[in-house]
Amino acid sequence: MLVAVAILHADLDAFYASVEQRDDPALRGRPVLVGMGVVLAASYEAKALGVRTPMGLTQARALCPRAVVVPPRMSAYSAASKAVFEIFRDTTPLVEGISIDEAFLDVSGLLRVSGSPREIATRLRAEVRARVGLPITVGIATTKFLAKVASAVGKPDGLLEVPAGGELAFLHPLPVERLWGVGPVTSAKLRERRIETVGHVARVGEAALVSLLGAAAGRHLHALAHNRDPRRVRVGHRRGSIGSQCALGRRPRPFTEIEATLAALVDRVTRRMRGARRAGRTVTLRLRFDDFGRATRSRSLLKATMQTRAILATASDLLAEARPLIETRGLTLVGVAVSNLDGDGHVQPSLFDDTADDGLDVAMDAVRDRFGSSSLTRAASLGHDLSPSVPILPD
DNA sequence: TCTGGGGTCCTAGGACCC
DNA sequence: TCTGGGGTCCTAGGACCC
Repeated sequence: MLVAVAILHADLDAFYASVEQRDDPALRGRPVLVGMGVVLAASYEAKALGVRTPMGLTQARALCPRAVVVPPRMSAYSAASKAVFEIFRDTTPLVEGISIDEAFLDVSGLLRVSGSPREIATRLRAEVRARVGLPITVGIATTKFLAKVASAVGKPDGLLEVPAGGELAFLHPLPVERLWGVGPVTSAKLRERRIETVGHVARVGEAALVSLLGAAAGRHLHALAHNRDPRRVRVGHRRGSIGSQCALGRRPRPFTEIEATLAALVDRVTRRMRGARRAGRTVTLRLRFDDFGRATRSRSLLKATMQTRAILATASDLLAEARPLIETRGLTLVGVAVSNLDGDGHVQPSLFDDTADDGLDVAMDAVRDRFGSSSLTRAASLGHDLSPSVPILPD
């Protein structure tokens, strides 16, 4: 007999805000905003008043003046996430993490051992509530995409199962924005042509969608609208890039300060690479300007590396080449990412040569060499960070 | 709606190879 | 000297996701 596919999408509700409400009873039942500068998470009490992420805190406060604003506590969220993922993996070994607060679970074929998907999901939600103290919504369906839609519709603190056979009846009345891959641009293109629901997308021919949106996006949307999603739950998927960035604000910065910031970012990235034992070949410099325009500059090395020195040298070259651009357009964000990461995580010993003494010290030496010690304060302040770099995907 | 930090995937042109 | 078709890699940009 064929085993029916059953996929759960489990998604913690207003994750950061819920952790804050869990840890401080005074916040329960009140609008809570987590963030500094922009809203990273809003409790449902705040969402009810129209707060969205990422929204400026000033604007969010205007919407709900009674809101409590708390700075993010990444280590608390990371610990909560780990505890919840343990419960996921107690439920089934087939867990695919998507981000710090959501995952797919394949529970096909667990009927005799663990009960129906609905029974499994009910138990999972109760466990997360009891062991970690957080609300979580679970969607159940026969495909990943539909399970994700179900959890979104079922929020907050809900459980929604799309019955086998009832998929299209559930899907087709929903607005196009529910389709995974429809953001502001695609939404506008579709609505311009009066394509407003998933059902409408399903009725438009694939060829028309391809000519409107491009080959991949057109085919992708056409398939999803018919609930065709053959993607399996993938275990042990590893990330493809490791990066870090830093918003600079609108105040003009001397070029040396930008160079120092870049050095600190490279240090942060290469330390994470060494922690994950992953070497990479392609260095990408990411820039954002006063007008919110963006640019990237990248360069591939001959060999993968995780050495601060090598990556910093490349990143600094890219920055120097972009200097005219930066000085005419005004820089508001600088970031660096390393991709083309080596595949198996088994790094050749020769690539490790620098692990013993590398890291912040080397980066700081480089900053001192290049820019003088006055740059150190700002660069060092990036060292102990707020970085929400909580790897859910194994590095 | 005046925007944080972490990512993914796709497109497209050019260089280069057979 | 001109011409194919097929493939890979590199780089830059864009859209999207949480």
